[in-house]
Amino acid sequence: MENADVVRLLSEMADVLELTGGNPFKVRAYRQAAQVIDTLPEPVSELWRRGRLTELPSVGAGIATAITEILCTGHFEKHDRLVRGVPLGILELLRLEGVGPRTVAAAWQELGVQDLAALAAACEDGSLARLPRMGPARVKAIREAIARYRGRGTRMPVHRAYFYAEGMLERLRRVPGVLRAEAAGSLRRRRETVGDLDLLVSSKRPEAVMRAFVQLPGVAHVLAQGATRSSVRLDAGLQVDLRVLPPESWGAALQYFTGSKAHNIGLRARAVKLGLKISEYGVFDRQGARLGGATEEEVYRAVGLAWIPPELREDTGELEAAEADTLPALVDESDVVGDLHVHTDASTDARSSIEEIAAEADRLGRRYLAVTDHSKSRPLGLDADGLRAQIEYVRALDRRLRGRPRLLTGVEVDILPDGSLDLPLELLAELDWVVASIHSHFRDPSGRTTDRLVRAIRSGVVDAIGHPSGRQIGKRDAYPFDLHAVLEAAAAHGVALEVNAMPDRLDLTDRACRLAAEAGVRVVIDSDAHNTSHLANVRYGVWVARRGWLTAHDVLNTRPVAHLARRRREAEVTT
DNA sequence: GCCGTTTTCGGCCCGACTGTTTTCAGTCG
Repeated sequence: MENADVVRLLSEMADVLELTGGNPFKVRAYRQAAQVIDTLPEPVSELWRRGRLTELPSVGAGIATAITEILCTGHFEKHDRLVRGVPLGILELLRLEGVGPRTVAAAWQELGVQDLAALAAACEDGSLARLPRMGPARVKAIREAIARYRGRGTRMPVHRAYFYAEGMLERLRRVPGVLRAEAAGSLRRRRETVGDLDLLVSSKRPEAVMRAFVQLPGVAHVLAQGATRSSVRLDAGLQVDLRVLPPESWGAALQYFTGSKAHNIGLRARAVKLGLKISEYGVFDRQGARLGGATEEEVYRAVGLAWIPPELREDTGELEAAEADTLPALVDESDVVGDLHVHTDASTDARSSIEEIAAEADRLGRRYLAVTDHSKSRPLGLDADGLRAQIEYVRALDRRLRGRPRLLTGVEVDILPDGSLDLPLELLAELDWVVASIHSHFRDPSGRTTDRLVRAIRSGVVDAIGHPSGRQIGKRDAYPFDLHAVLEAAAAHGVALEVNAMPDRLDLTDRACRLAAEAGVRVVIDSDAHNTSHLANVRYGVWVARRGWLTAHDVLNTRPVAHLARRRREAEVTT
């Protein structure tokens, strides 16, 4: 049983309870517990084994028992019993925009609607319109929600959402009367995918902002337009919500709309304990007197906390860390001074020459660069002779470049199915930097892939494991392997794990980063650039690392190049 | 179902917008 299975059963439990008129607080309890498990940086089975389940926030005796049952039997009897009483296709209706539990329950109980097709039919034949408080506008909205749901893609990758947001914000900042305009929500938290955009504008003239907003280029539909809040859907399918606030509420609103929901609930619970109320308009005492809210710092300070970086606001311990003043000093993009995984046109799938890559890296301020083309198992990858020739070439170019940037000889060597490496060990030992990666046999059983990675780590010639889980977002899941075993081996042998910053990889994940740091494993944030434009993607790797609580200390390529060489010599002495 | 400086009962974040009403229920974030 994976965490995702537990999450699914707990979430469905919440949905069914809600649909059948269960206690709304019980609904929320299941939902919160599901959220906690979903963002847990380790297998929930591990916590269960150690008897620590109830130490998780929102997990008490009841849900701990449920999780135990799920882990041991694969089922959750209470859930199964409830789900049996509900038509198979009905929970899906809750995913429809503008359709909640009350609407679904009414359509089901009054009209016998059991699935999406039946709801669509009820829109058409007029039966839905006979439900209480159901007029023509709502029927139309539901009909459109069904159409959108049927044609809906997945969440948008964060790098794409970032560019949509920046484009809109730039235009909104030019509207007369606008003081500030920023993105909040999951984009500001730098989640790897974004469901919708939350934009905030500080202005004393909201009408002008709203008029400009609904007319922005790319707006396909206006979903709602009010005095302080409007929603649109872009041609790209992305929903964008805009809130306009007076300057004195800016910090409170930014805090509120950045979320996450779980983080805000935790924060507000603290406020309630102190007799305070936090809303998007500010912090207020019992008498309703305003105590602050112009900045986020004021909001956190009001409940005795240090300001918390948005990337940490997932209610996974950041509130406690802020209280204890033990928040990590997160790694910043400017801390990263080298790139230790780039390809050149020596790899078949790369487009730029070593010279072009080096020039762009220099322009971006990178002080060193490891040239790591593919080894011979990849089509047109380097064999031993090809690599020897490239080593000479890179060394000669390095002398000419005089440190702008320093060039390191290297390779991205394939880890073969048996865990051996694709090039002779003595040749790999000559290189400045060796990335070892899996590019085949993704469907091997977990144990075999784990052994494969561990054997590569133990080879004595590998500096880093490239894109350790092999996932490609929206395309290919991670191959199954035991992350804990790999972390243990990496820590023991001083091998780094990569955060591959290609936007469709982001591998390690944020959670894995956090586990790596806890295991004492160093991380490298690499572009895996296949052309010059990819070099700047390091930014997205830094976002992941920040979400994984990493400091510059945890990230190897924040160090000067001399540190890497020294570290390698020390490793050679000890192995 | 969770939780506790209000601690084993009685609370549980809070406000905007829409569409439906003639004061508010439902949904959303």
